[in-house]
Amino acid sequence: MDLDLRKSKEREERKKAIIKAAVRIFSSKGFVHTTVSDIAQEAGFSKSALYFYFRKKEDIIREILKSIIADFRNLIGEIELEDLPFFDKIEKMFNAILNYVEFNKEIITILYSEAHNLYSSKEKKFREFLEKYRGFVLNAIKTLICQGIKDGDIKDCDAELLSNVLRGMLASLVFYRIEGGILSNKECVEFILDTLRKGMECVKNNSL
Amino acid sequence: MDLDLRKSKEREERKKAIIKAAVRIFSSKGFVHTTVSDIAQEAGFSKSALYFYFRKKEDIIREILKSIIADFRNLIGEIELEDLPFFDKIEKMFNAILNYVEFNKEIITILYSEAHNLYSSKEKKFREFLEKYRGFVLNAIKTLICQGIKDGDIKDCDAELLSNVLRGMLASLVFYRIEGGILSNKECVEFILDTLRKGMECVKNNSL
DNA sequence: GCTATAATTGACCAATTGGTCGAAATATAG
DNA sequence: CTATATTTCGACCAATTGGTCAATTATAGC
Repeated sequence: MDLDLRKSKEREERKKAIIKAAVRIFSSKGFVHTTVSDIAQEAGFSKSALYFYFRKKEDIIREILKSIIADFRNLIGEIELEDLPFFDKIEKMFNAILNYVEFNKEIITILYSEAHNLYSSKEKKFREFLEKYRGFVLNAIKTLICQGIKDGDIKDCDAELLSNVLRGMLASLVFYRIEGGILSNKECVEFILDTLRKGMECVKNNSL
Repeated sequence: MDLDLRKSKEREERKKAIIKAAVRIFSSKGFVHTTVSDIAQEAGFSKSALYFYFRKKEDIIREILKSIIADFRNLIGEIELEDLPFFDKIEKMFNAILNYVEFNKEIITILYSEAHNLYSSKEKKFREFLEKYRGFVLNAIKTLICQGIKDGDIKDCDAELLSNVLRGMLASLVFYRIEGGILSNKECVEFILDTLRKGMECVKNNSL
């Protein structure tokens, strides 16, 4: 029926509104210190109403984190497949992520503060979920590096270490962005990657 | 009197024992999810006994964080004063911190998970305390960079950005160490800094 | 209207937990 | 062995909060 469709859409809308409210609160107070009532108030519902849409408090943040992962997967997934030299892919990836960060600061704040809190839940499943997430970007980078070495884009090195370093550099830019650094994303990425390229003795070939 | 001295020493000992226990628990469960009873049990006391040594739960972690800051201050402070070129100072600093990390993994775990949790307390003072801490290493690095630029050790660049990047790289090594990477601290630091040096077109002059 | 279903709510429960307090235990001193 | 000070503890309190539920209200079809 047409009605059921509209209804389920409305329900979905309200769920999204709640999540938006939750994002605001979580990013400012952190998961543990946010009460369900906080979220309810921010969303303009009663606490009980929230429990009509979510079975548990955890389900809310889980949905948020899930969507972040999905976003990242989309951002990164495409790039991995492209036929570009190593540094160009990395550059694209960094730019994509930083662009995302710029327009999703609250979400990123949640990500960074909760990813460490593997213990916020007594539920094993949630912990596993977080663990899975944690290695996500790191793995993507590592894959690119291994590919890059194989392709001869960069010279042989410890992929484990280098991927950590690259992620660290990316994280530093994320911080820089969130804390309100004045340089643009592009400038930052360029600075970092040009330095790295030179440091690793890779010639820049303008295929971008 | 000799007695009072001994007593206050014993008391200090017991306080330290409690803190050690707290470090263990905090690093594995995080501050918020650690109950005072947990710590008491781990330390072999009753909960009430803990409150004889600490006025509040927060005081415990505050003491822990304070001691970390003190440690870092010591590690870094000395190096800042030395008369060495930029990259050598950075190298010393990285090595010192990584060495510290290697033998204080639990403490570092606490640091990394709680530093984000600026909201774990309703107390303004505690938040301020954490904020102050947060910029600590970053500031030290920034100082070194500005000095390095002035001395002509490195060419002019955005100190804000570069300090962020360096901290990010340091953090990546910390992670690498904690997660059990196989390369030694020295190897990691050398790899990173050699690359960076080359990238920034700085000749290595072996003054170390 | 009347009925059924979906949505919303306030009141309430049960568990957790930081922190208190007075009593008990233990050590110390004279 | 008694008096005093220190340390430890068990019992308890008060506040918070995730989650439940019966009751109420809005919505739509007949």
